[in-house]
Amino acid sequence: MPELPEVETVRNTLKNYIIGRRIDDLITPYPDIIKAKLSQFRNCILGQRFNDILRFGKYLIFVLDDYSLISHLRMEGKYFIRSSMDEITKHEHIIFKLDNDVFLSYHDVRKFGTMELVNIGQEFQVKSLKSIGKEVNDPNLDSQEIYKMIVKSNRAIKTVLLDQKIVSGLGNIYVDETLFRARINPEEVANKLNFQEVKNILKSAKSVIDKAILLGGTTIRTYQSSLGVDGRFQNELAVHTKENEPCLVCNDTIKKTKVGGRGTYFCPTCQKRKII
DNA sequence: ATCTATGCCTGGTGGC
DNA sequence: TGCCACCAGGCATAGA
Repeated sequence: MPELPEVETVRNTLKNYIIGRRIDDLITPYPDIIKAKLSQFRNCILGQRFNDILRFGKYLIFVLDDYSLISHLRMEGKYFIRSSMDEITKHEHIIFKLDNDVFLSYHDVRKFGTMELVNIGQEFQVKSLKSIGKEVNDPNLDSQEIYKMIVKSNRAIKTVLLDQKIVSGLGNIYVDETLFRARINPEEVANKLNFQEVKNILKSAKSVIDKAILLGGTTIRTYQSSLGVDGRFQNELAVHTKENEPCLVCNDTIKKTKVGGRGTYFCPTCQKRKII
């Protein structure tokens, strides 16, 4: 599941291939990815150039001449650069033909990903980005401000950290890793945390995310290394996917549970619940 | 206002 | 081997 570091890696990789290129054609084997009428989307996008790629949280923003294409990869979305489209494989849904006869192809096994076109400058008017929180690795993140939001909640801290309205960029993998490093139990009720603990969580989150970006993200479900998602952070994982393995810190056995419906890995010794 | 449940999807897995 | 129920999960939306 692409989280902030994976999306950042995709952004950096794609930049080398598509910046300055014009979209000459659009092939849409599965147009439902696009959150608008296909004919309108097509009319708008043909002839536009890719001028930049931005990212906010887990959202990719392709900056065109007159529009921004907002793309979310959700669970399994991937972009490939292809030199020919003689065969369109099963999970390729949206394909942009560029003016150098190269193709930018969006691939998504579960079809959860979305694409949305907005007028340039209107990116933060769309609902999903309108209410999104600051990025978790933003050096100017105000921990007081986040603390105020967190302690208003009765939800589990893990659930709160996955809520992109509080902070953006964390997904299931990096939340588990963050809470392990901060020594906080994922089921801890958010309003039981004190400021220092919240500060520690944010500090851990930033260091986890920064390191993951440096290593090109995490590759867990590998088919083959697809463009931009063959990271190396999986070697740094301390708890996520480590059920029944010894904790690197205390040697206790890593447990797997469910928190807010999500598979959750933690060390019962390092991440004890606070006494209520 | 907050929070929870459901739907969107397909491939992989485990039971029979 | 084949069939099938079930699970994984980010986010929008409906409902409590």
